[in-house]
Amino acid sequence: MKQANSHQRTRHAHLTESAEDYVEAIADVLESQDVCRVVDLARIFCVSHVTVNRKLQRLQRDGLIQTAPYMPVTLTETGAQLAKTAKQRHQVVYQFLIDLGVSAQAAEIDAEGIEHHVSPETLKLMKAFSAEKKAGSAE
Amino acid sequence: MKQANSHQRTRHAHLTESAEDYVEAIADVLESQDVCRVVDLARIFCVSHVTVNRKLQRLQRDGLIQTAPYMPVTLTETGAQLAKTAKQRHQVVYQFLIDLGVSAQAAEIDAEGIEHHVSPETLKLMKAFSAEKKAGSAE
DNA sequence: AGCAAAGTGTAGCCATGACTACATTGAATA
DNA sequence: TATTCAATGTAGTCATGGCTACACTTTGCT
Repeated sequence: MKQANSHQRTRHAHLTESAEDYVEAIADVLESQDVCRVVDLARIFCVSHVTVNRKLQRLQRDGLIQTAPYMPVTLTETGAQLAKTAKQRHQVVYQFLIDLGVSAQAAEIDAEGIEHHVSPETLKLMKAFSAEKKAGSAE
Repeated sequence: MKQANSHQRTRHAHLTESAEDYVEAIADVLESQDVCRVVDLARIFCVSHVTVNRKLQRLQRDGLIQTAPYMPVTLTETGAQLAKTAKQRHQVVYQFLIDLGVSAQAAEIDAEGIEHHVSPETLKLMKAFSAEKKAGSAE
């Protein structure tokens, strides 16, 4: 039977996942070009620049990014750290789905939704699964 | 690189998942007792009865449930159908996590968050994984 | 220099999800 | 029957995430 706790945790995951998605996207952009701008994020998330703008205000308020009017966006130490762990988690989930046999296209979409709901325990097992798969194919 | 599309789909999943969670919970309650009331749902989701109430109004508006002031909640045909598929999906994901080696406790929480983000393709592969596991253990 | 276009910012709107505080209904029991 | 208490409903507030419309900077180009 469903435990109350699971719903609370799922809700909490929803609160953090948006922030993770953003810092992850910002990190991505900063890897492929010198600066990250509002339009880049608006394009990535398929939302208006207004939505991005307001989200960035909250991220700055929460100490994850640094920006100023009409200036590019950069990650703070905290933000960069969060982006890093989020990205690693994303990569593990994605690779796991691939190793399970999921197509690259579906894996990308599913990983995006799933990554924020995976416990450390499950993540470890996903990693192990991929490692085993790799070892098996190398035989 | 992250595709715009994946974020859109994830957003869409968030819209539907809340409704699925509710009809699923209602179906659960109706299986264990004769009627489903607001307090039952409030307890399950760990939210105030007000939150439940407003959500139920929207579910009724969307044709998933049937209710009236001070009366219990029932599922419409559509709602019952949605609950059924959501529940099956939940079960598949949960069993898959168990077969992967995840503890029952973590599996319950993770399944709750993951189930709404699993594509039909991935779901099929999860089912296959569990089936294989079962066949293997029966040897 | 000056203008046009792209990028940002702000105002104000809507939906959802969550809450507290207060009002009302219904049912059980004294 | 009357009262009390649990269950519901309603009002009003806040945060988040979306949007359009409009204003203001930057920047590039003539």
